[in-house]
Amino acid sequence: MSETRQGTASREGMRPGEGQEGVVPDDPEIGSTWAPMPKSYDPKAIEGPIFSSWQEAGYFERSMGIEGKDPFTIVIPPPNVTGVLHIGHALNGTIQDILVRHARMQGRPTRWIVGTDHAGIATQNRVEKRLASRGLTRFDVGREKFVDECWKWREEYGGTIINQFKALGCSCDYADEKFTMSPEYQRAVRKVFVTWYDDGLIYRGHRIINWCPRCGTALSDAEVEHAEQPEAGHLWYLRYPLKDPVGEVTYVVIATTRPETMLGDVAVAVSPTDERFRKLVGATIVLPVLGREIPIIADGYVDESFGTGAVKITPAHDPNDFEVGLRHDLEQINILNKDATINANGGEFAGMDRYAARDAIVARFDDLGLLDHVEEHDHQPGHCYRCGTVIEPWLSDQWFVKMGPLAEPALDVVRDGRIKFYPQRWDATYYAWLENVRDWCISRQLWWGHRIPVFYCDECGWRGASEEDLTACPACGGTVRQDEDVLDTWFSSQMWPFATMGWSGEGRAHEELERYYPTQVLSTAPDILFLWVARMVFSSLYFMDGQVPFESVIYHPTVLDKNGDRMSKSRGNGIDPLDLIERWGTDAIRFHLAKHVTGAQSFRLDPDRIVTERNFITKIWNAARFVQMNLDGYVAGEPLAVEPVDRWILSRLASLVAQVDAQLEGFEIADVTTELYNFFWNEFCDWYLEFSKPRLYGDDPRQRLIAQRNLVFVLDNALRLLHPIMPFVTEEIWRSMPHLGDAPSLMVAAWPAADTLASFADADAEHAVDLAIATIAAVRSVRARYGISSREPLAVAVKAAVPGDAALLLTQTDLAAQLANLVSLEVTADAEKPAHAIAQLSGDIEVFVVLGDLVDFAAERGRLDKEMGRVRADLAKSEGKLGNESFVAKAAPAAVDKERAKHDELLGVLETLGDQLADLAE
RNA sequence: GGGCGAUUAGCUCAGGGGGAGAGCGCUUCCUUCACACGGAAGAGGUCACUGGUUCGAAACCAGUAUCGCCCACCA
Repeated sequence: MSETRQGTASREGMRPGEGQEGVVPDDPEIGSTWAPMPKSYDPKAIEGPIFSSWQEAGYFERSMGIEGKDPFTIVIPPPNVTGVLHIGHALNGTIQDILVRHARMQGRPTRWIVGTDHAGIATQNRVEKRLASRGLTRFDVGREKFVDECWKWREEYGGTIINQFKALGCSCDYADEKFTMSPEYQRAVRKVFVTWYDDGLIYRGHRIINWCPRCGTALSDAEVEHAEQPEAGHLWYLRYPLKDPVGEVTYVVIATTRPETMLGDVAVAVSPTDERFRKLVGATIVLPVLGREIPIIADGYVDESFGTGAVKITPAHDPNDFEVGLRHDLEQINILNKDATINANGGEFAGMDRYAARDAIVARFDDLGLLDHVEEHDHQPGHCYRCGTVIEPWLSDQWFVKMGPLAEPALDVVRDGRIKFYPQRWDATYYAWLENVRDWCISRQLWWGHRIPVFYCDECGWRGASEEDLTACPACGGTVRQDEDVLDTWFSSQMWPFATMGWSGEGRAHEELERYYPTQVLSTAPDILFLWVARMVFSSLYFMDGQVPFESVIYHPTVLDKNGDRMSKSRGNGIDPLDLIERWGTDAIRFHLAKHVTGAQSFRLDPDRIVTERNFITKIWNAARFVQMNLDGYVAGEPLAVEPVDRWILSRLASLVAQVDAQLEGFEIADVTTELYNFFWNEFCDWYLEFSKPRLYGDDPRQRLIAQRNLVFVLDNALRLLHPIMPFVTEEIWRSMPHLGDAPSLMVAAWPAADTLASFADADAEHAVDLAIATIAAVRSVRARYGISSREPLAVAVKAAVPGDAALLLTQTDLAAQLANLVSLEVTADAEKPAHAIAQLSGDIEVFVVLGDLVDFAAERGRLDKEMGRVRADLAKSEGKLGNESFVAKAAPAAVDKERAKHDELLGVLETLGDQLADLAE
């Protein structure tokens, strides 16, 4: 299967000089004659069939690659089964696919593991909503049937997002799709849980957690979001009367943002160093409304300068108060039900919603004359990251993971570079979080998820975690029951990199893991750095024999709308990647997105601007069409580095490949796009194609073949380089064109080899062509200035004074003359300006264009004056520098030399311009 | 309250201790047989502000301003 296929691709030769001279590739699949290409590229007609052909050929499945090459493995951040593709997925999918396709073409054993996350809360919410439409709640159908409903939901909708990744062209291993609730995955989750439980890292705790009243579950700290903007709220100042006056004092004023929690108050705390309250410590307060007697205590937690300096203490509903309560051995009075209505402890307020109770209690204080005053106060309460409901700090029994022992090693591997973050600045964020992280609350009061594998014996009180379901108590044989809660979805996500590779609980002892673990790269949005990335790191270190889960992490930018606003459902400003694909084609979107992978925090996406990439694709398409239209008489074979122009483009190609390799190595994806764009458009199309025309249309068969060979070769290589970013159009063109090697598809063709191409490096040829280009540009400039049609032939002389330049340029005169439409082109080191000519400086050469009586002396003088002004300014700056003793003494010698050279050059330019001006004087 | 990022051409953004870049837009010319989704020639910028380091700063450092992201138990 894929071994043969990949092996084939790997043996394919790209090396100059060892090809198949004189043989036309004959592939029955694509035909030995090249069907004419239509005039423009139609993504809609082409993407589907190409994708299917890749899939049928099995290219997406894990590839064995070439013996001795390092494997390349990526795990996709598993999208929620409930998800639909959003622009962030599209960006991340593009990044990963670029890296995977690149590695595959390099012949590395490659695999991109794909799958979905069961997404506990998100999925449960969807299914509950569906039940609600039938007038049912999950409690009506019961746990077992509800979970069935979730599976059914997954059957129906779980494939949606995966298919959308296919539309993006992502080359994942779809044949081996993973799911975080599959049986194997469930075993892995239980293994992890039981191990940590037995190792004392998982414990049951009675403490304040974040409670979402709408979802009815606890959340971890990382799942609580704070609003972008502080929300307008109030600070209520309430009077708490003393049981017995202390001196003149009859009450204490406390400030609170949540008056309803007074129902759970068990003390008032003041700072031990606060003189104002010194005499009150130990006194008793009669809690209004309820009449409960509570003490005034002193605790260092209180900040004298905030509010009134006195704080109500509600241990069951505030994490700080909880701590204070422990220190002072205070009662914990829970006043809320699971749905955030007031419970029986709230007396007459019982049954009211928390906010209704808030209003009612404030009103009651007002009636009693105990509402001191109210202030406006902005605050940022936590919100559920799934449904947006305001979180309630709530005292309950939950399962926790002890973070201390896990955090340390996870910090080390980033500190010592075993994992590298791109951009590196994310290190600091990662450190800050892990250094201060609190224990991880992992139990969720949901039904859809991994049920916590802890069993309780009600008869003897035994409790334990078990990988297998227990039917009888191991201690007394009595009946056991399993914990009702499920695990945090992120608890199962943390083992994604190894649980998807057949992990059995025995570290790396598994064929696949030994070969492919750790993965090479993880690409993700920075917003799940804590929720996911950090947790994968510590769990991998723990369970995979101290191995990191990945070597590099790419944190990609956030995609904003064209106005710079975050996309969100509520704003309605989301950009649907499928709409973009429909409008512009997949390749254009991918190239556009890739162009913005810069390491920046975010970028703005304006769909209209994708026109740039669409145009680029058209350019590529038509360049290929041009090559194809000129293949008459083509004989396949290696490139022919014969003329300077050939040596030039091959030399440019060699340096391009080296550059792109280096940039991909550092995940500088935006730079890759720029590099490829510039090469293809500004070098290959603008110049090499134009240089080729006279040779293709001329009557020298040798020249024609040379041009054909090199056009085919450079195009072939350019398509290979572009393929990871724009897989569809490159594949389509590649299949319609001759190319070296016998790979059946560009997707599995060999990546251009920088080391072998390096033999094409040719500084002389590059310089010779630069001179030709300078000549042509000068003539065009003169033509434009004088409105002379390019059809009108001109006579030109060039003075190439730099030693060697004249000889180099002389090798190029035919081409230059043809491209600039010249009747004559004379090149010497000391040419004199012919009569009735315009002198045009272009780089190091002076180009004399004979214009006859067209010459506009006044205009030329004006132009030269302006030009000389610019040069004089530069010269003055340069002279200033060189006249500065410190510069000459302290600057790097190379910088001084360079400045001197520049100075001399400017002087020369000024002199030349002066001569030109003098010549125009009459 | 703390941390991080951004501020460069009209717009969107690269770049980065020693002669300011791209795309789009704009001006002029060209429908020449790859491409008008194109070609050619041009115009356009005190690189946010203030200090500092340096022979030299748009780049490095500090501060300021504006915008943005993240973290945080000030009731």
